[in-house]
Amino acid sequence: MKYSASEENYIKCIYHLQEQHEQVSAGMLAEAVQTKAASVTDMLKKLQQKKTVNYRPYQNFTLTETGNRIALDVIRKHRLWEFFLVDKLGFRWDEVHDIAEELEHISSPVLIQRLDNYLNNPAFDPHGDPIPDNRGKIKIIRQANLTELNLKQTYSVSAIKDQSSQMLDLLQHYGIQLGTKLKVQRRFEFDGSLEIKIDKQPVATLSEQVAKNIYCTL
Amino acid sequence: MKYSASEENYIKCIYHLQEQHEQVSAGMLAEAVQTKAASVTDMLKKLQQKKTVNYRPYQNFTLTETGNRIALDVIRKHRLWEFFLVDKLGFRWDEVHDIAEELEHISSPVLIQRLDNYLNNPAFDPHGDPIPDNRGKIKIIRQANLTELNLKQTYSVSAIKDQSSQMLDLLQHYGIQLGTKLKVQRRFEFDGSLEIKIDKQPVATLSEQVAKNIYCTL
DNA sequence: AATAATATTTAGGCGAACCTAAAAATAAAC
DNA sequence: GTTTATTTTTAGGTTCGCCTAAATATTATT
Repeated sequence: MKYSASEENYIKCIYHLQEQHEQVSAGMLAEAVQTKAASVTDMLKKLQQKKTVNYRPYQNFTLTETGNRIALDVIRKHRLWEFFLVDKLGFRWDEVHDIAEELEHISSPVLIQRLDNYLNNPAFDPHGDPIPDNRGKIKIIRQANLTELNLKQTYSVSAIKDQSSQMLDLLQHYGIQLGTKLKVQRRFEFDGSLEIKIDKQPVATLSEQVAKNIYCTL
Repeated sequence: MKYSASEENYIKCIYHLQEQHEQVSAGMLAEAVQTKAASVTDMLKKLQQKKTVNYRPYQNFTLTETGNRIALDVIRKHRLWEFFLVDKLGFRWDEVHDIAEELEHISSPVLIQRLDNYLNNPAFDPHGDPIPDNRGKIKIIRQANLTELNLKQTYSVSAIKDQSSQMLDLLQHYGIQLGTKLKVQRRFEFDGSLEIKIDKQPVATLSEQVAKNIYCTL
């Protein structure tokens, strides 16, 4: 079965919403795909006919197994292209999202397979998000938020949630990137800020707001 | 001004038709974009409003200066992606056209500029067609068809017109690719076939039909 | 449990890009 | 220079993805 770029987008967004919420509603999806609720209803009816979504009017909905597979395929393409853009073309991670958003809808399985090989089958994209393999399998790594780590133990940065240029800026200032080894020295109860030690660098303090966006492998 | 993928396609096709014919008609364009004449009329009116085409009802038409510029931009993207697919991902030239047809409509100037640099600013694509630079300038090489070359003089293959897999097959069999040095030993008047010598390989005979598709630098 | 607030769907419309069939203009043939 | 043949345009219709406004269902409040 063939899916338009627009359909793929809806499917991808439902997938991401399901990652974060128990229930997914039409309103949430409208917000996610930047459209109006009425348009979402139209699309849900279409996707239901294609059996990519389990949907009954006025109810919350879920992806079917095939819907899930399609979502993982789009996400795979998106993240492989992001990896390519950063690793081969030298983009910063905060520049690649919109371009990958277009590239992810190029419909050539053999292209993606070759791209994957060319990039040496990366398991994670430049933001630390896992790249599904060609069977839709995702490599899980146990990871925890900076705010939940044991004190005085060394961890490795594995993912960044906020991918804005402002965040990139801040991380660069502190010398933090994916793979950076760090240790939380102490946590201030007052504002939740953390004192961290990175490699041989001097001690730094991160606000809770920043810390909440950083994940480390366990 | 923004152009849809469909508009870009029409513009690109008009450009290519202008390369090969003095006059371009609606019927030719319909054939080229694989659509019906009525659709072409619709599009021509739209493109005229956008001032990318000089068009008067029932008359032949041409690209305006801006139309030309847009065509060169799309062609640049197409050929850079083809180069990428062959050079980096290892595709054969007869596999890349359809994929490049999709990739050429990705609308990020910075992406194309970086891709260009990554590929070392190639001046010709894998079929020997010139790649416009970011100002729309094309590197011209003087070239002639195999059937028109002086006898017993060595030339270098610079382009192949027919890009089918059958042609690729045949060329591979004869050991001919872009850059191959060859010499035409003699020409048979009867059927126009050519006896050619390639490097240290034994003499081969090419039909006129094949020879017509091979170009060499002068 | 009835009413008010919120979320979702229906109904009707719009623009893009295509289509077919009929009409009109141009080009060719006599 | 008519008439015929061909090409092109117009007219009207389709699908896709979106929209607004109105109707309806669900959920929350009292």
